[in-house]
Order: sequence, then structure tokens, then C-alpha cells
Amino acid sequence: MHTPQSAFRALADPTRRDILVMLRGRDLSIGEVAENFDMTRAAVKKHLTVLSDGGLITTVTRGRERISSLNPEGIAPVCDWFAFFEGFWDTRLAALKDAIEKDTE
Amino acid sequence: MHTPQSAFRALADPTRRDILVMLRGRDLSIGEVAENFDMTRAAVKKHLTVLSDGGLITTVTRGRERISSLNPEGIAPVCDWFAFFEGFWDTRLAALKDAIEKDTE
DNA sequence: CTTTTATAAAACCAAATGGTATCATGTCAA
DNA sequence: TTGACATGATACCATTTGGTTTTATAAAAG
Repeated sequence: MHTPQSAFRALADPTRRDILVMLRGRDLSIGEVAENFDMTRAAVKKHLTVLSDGGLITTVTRGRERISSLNPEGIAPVCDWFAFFEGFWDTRLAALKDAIEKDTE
Repeated sequence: MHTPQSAFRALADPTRRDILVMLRGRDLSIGEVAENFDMTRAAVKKHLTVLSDGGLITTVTRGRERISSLNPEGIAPVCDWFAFFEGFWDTRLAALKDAIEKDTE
């Protein structure tokens, strides 16, 4: 795995995006992550697997726990893809802003 | 629709991301988009519907054709979400870079 | 050693997804 | 008007996805 596709796929689910937000604060075990959701640990673990496949998190075993952390490198492919559009979004949004300003004159 | 979720969902499929790249060049009818893929027009139209639901494209009818265009505003919710992480990615990547540089000294 | 705790792994299920084929509709051209 | 063309809409299908339950394994606690 670890293709750009797997990263985009991982980001498509709201639960997984919430997990990323949670991990921004601090590293968490599967159980700790699961406490914040109304679903089983098994389900949460599956989401963590998808996030790991997408390269968005890394995991290390600590005793009987498995700790997940955000992986800053993992977001790179996604950012690269967006960068391809940046020029477009920027110029179009600027044009839009101009149009609105002219309209309100 | 037009929720952040629908935008993330739309971006999760490689065909749909390819369509966005194609539209960056110029506006296209469904048939023109479909020429670039090995699937039926109906399938392409479904993808365009998902992209439209996500707010990533806009469409206008021109005669019997339906022209799709990139919607620069549509990407905003996605960018906002990433912005929430920007500090994290930046500082961590900087730390990583430092570590690598120190390692090579 | 026994029990609890944290996770792994697999089987299973309903719903969503990505695709097809088919038919209806509206527009352009002859 | 007639026919060709571009799309819309629907029904249908196989696969994937997000979830549960159950069983197994390994580490921590008593």
C-alpha cells in the first residue's frame, strides 16, 4: 500500500478524519481511540489499519498496547496533488473576489 | 449535499481525481470526459454527479450538452480541514529534517 | 498460576459503491 | 418531420466497505 490512492481513501471516512484530529493532540492506544466513538474496538482497529495503509499514521507496540501516532510524511502525497491545482484555485478565487467587489461598488 | 464529507468522498476515487485534473485544462461535456476513460458515459456521468454533490465542479447546460467546470470554491472545506493540521505537519517535518541533517553531520 | 486486559484475526452481514445495460427525453440537423 | 446525438433516469449486478460477533494470543496484575 502507501499509494496516494490509499491516503485519499483513508481520508474519505469521517470517523477516520476524527481519529486524525484526536491524534493531533497526543498518541493513543486503540482502546483510547475507541472510547471516543460509539462502536466496537474491532471497528476502530479496522479504521486504524486503513489509516496506516494510507501512511497517515504510524504504530508501535508498547507492552500489550498498540500506540498510534500521526505521520507527518503521510500527508505529503495528498498535499502534492492539491498543489497541482493551487494556481487554478488561487487565480479563480481572486477573480471571483474581484467580481464581487466590483458588484458591490 | 455540499458538506465537507461529500467533498472528501468525491476525492477518494482515482477516476474522479483524474476528471478534476482534466477540467483544470478546460471545461468539458460529459461525452468529452468519457472519451478519456474506458467506461460508459453513464458511469462517467455518475462520477460527475458525485463531484457536483461535493461542490468540486459546477455544470451548465449548453444546448443538448452539459458542460462541467472546476469550482474553485468547492475545495475550500477540504483546505480548511488540512489547515487545522498545518502547524502539526510543519513542525514535525521540520523536526524530521533537523534530525536527518544532524544525522548526516 | 490464574485472571484480567489489549489487541489480533476471522467469519459474517447490510449497505454503499462503481460499474453495466436499457429506455426515455430533449436538441440539432437534414 | 425524421433521424441522429447527448444526456437523464432507472433497474440491476458484483465488489467493497463499515460494522458486529466470536475466538485466539500475549502481556500485566493479583
